[in-house]
Amino acid sequence: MPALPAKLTIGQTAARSGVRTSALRYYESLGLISSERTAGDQRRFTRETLRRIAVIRAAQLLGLTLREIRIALNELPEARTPDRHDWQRLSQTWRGSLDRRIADLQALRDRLSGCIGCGCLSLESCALFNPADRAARAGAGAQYLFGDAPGPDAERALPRRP
Amino acid sequence: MPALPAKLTIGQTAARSGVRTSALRYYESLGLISSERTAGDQRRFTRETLRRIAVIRAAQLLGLTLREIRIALNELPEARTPDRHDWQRLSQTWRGSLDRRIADLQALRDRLSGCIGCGCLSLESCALFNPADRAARAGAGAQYLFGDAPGPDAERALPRRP
DNA sequence: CTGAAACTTCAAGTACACTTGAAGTCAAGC
DNA sequence: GCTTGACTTCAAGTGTACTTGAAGTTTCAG
Repeated sequence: MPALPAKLTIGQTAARSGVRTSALRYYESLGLISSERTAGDQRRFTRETLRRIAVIRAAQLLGLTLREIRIALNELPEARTPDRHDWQRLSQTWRGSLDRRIADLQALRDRLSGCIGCGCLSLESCALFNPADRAARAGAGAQYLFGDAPGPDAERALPRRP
Repeated sequence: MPALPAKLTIGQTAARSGVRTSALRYYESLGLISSERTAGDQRRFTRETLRRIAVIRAAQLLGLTLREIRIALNELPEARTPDRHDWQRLSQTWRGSLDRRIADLQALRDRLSGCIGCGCLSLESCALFNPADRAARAGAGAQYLFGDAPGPDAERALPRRP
């Protein structure tokens, strides 16, 4: 197995990132990654792209859409691959939403634990269904576990999962 | 505001659950909820359905697809609305995946924290990109943060997010 | 130089979770 | 009894994130 060349074909990039070539082309079409082209118009990615892809996958895991990720990456000066400083800022931001997401899931777990005890036979007495808990938010995805009750018989849009 | 009637129209159910009527019809078409019909063929939901809907939303929050949720609910004897015992089993199962999901996110957060210190300039030295961490799974969604490196230049399917 | 594997584009397809719209029917208050 | 808002079905549309397939081109090991 030879050392990694400076420029990677899309297939090599796919193999090393665990992301399919079709997904890489899709990411490029969305402006999440970029490539140089050979004389024969084939893509060549730099190793930096591997980091960028890993950042993208990590961000997806946090519940961000590709659009949101692109915006986050493009907010970096000159839309470059994050350097040490940028990456620190990015990881701190994402750590924040990660913390929030974890806290929300823990809250849900705790409510669920209460329900394991109570059996949840009563819609009114169970914490999981208690209106006081209805606005329990779910981190980056910005989901409501249970919507607020709006005016009678009115429909309300729920934020969608990405 | 009068007391809740025994049978709820789809609009009342939507208002009280925070789920749109179109979503409720969709859920019913998937067999997640059921209803009686009036002489004029309009749906009437029981209050139990409100609990069932809340269970569905909670399960979605855990990352389950509607298909998976339907299967979980249908595994209950006679596909009935969960009673105390069923609900305890269900919430314990889901608590398990919730625990796993939280643990995975915490692991990701810890790796991210390490990277905040290191600046992640080196793809090789950073824990986030270290092959040893590549199989870090992500709970119910069964996602890989970074895929294993397969044979050279081979493509590999990644599990998709729902 | 050649042949196979890897690459190219582009359009269309897939899966999920809904929403929207058209065209028509039902329920309830006045 | 009539009007109005809520309901009905069904087909088609939306948004996200890709994947697949066709038809053709490039790269590179031998």
